[in-house]
Formats: sequence, C-alpha cells, structure tokens
Amino acid sequence: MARLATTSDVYNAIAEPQRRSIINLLAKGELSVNDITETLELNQPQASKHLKVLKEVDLVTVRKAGKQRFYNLNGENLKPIHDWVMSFAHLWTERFDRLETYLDELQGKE
Amino acid sequence: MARLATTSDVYNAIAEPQRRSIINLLAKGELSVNDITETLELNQPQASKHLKVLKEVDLVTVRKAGKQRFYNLNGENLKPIHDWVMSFAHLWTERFDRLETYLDELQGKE
DNA sequence: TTGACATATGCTTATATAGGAATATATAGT
DNA sequence: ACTATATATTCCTATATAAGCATATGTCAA
Repeated sequence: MARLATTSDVYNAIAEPQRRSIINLLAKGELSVNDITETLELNQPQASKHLKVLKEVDLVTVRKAGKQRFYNLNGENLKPIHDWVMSFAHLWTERFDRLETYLDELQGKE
Repeated sequence: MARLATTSDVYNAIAEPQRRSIINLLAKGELSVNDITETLELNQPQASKHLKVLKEVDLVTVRKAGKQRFYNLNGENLKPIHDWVMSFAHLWTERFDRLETYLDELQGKE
C-alpha cells in the first residue's frame, strides 16, 4: 500500500507545502480562489484542487457569493496536530513543562 | 511531480501514522529496533525503513550498542511544526492570544 | 570459523498523488 | 440566448512511496 489518502488525514493534507501556504493566507481572512491563485502564483486548477483537499479534511469552508467562492480557514481542525506536537514541547524547552498547567488555566479547566 | 520526498521534509515524515507511533513510543525513552517492531507489531524491515526516514529528517538519532541500535527521539525538530500550528491556536481558543507572550517569557526572550 | 541474533538494504508491486492541459459547470450581465 | 468571468472536474503522466519478501550486513559468542 502507498501512503494514506490526503483526503482522510489532516496530517497528510498539511504535508503539501502549497496547501500550508494556502492555510497561511486564509489565516488573515477569507479569500476567493482567484485571490489565492494570484497570490501564490498557482494555476487555477491547482488551487481548486488543493482547496478541495483542504475542504475534504474540513480545514476550510466555502462561502458562495455570485461567481466567486470565498474560502475560510477552519483552524480548529488543526488542533489535533497542535495537541500532538505540543506533547513534545518539553523536549526543546525545559520550562515548557509549566505550559500545560498554564493552558489549563487559560481554558478555565483548572 | 508527486509529493515531496519524505526524506526532505519533516511534515511529510510525520504524515505516516506508524512513524508518528514510533515517535510516540520514543518519547518515553530510547528503544531498540526490536522493541519498536514488537510493540507496534511491524515487520522488522518496515520498522527499519520508517526509522531511516525519521533519521533522515533528523527526528531520531541512533546509539549503537553491540548488535542493537537504540533510537532516540530528537524532538527539537518538531519545533517548526509546533511553531507553525501554534500560529493558529488563537482560532480555537480566544484567550490563546496571551500564549505567545507567555512563551516569549518562558524562553527569556522578553 | 561457524552460528545465532539484530538490523539494514534491495527488489517488486500496488497505490496515491501533484501538475499540466483541456474541458465542464456555474453565474452574472447584456 | 450569448458572452465573459469564476471555479471545478477530468484525463494523463511522472514520481514517490509503503508493504512484503528475500537477502545482505554487522556483531557477538562458542
């Protein structure tokens, strides 16, 4: 078997550099396919394809407006990755072990 | 072109579920190839191959001891991913915006 | 050296893309 | 209906694996 389909796995979805670039762009606010295409200097079909992958793992949502489709980042679905990577943060920052406690406080979990 | 080679990109290296499992295991301490093979119920060659990929992106290091090779997690190289994902953390936690400041303090960057 | 154990590498196969080009679909305006 | 614009989809190709299997390499012990 080959690698898992990107459409079934957020980790695979963000493994593609241009998809990360798209995510970076969308973090600033919604953009049309054309905006993304031009900013990243992609071919339009490529942009649509990457957006499709991101949509399938629910990392983005679409808003229809006339001829255009405005894509929005659905960043919450990066949280599992965040949580996973965070569990290793203590490896590069000794004082990071206080972080978890801090985060709990932040979220009011006490 | 197809996807970027896993050997050149940490994001691709961790896109493979079993490699993440290996990383999870190594987080608790160094393990031999055999330990990993048995714990994850892999074929020995597969374990070696995954470890090779992880080694090539410098996510693990090896310690030779007789016939065995003990692999150690080199978690610092997960930091770029951590940093990237962290930049979206405010999207799922409103009060997360205080986090960056906190992290700077933690690391003494002021 | 011979044998046993531990690990790495090579080969083959099936599959999953990513990109390019062409085309299809959708929507708005005239 | 016709046209222009915006976006999505299809087909094709080259490439990158991941797994399975066989085999090679490395190391220790008798």
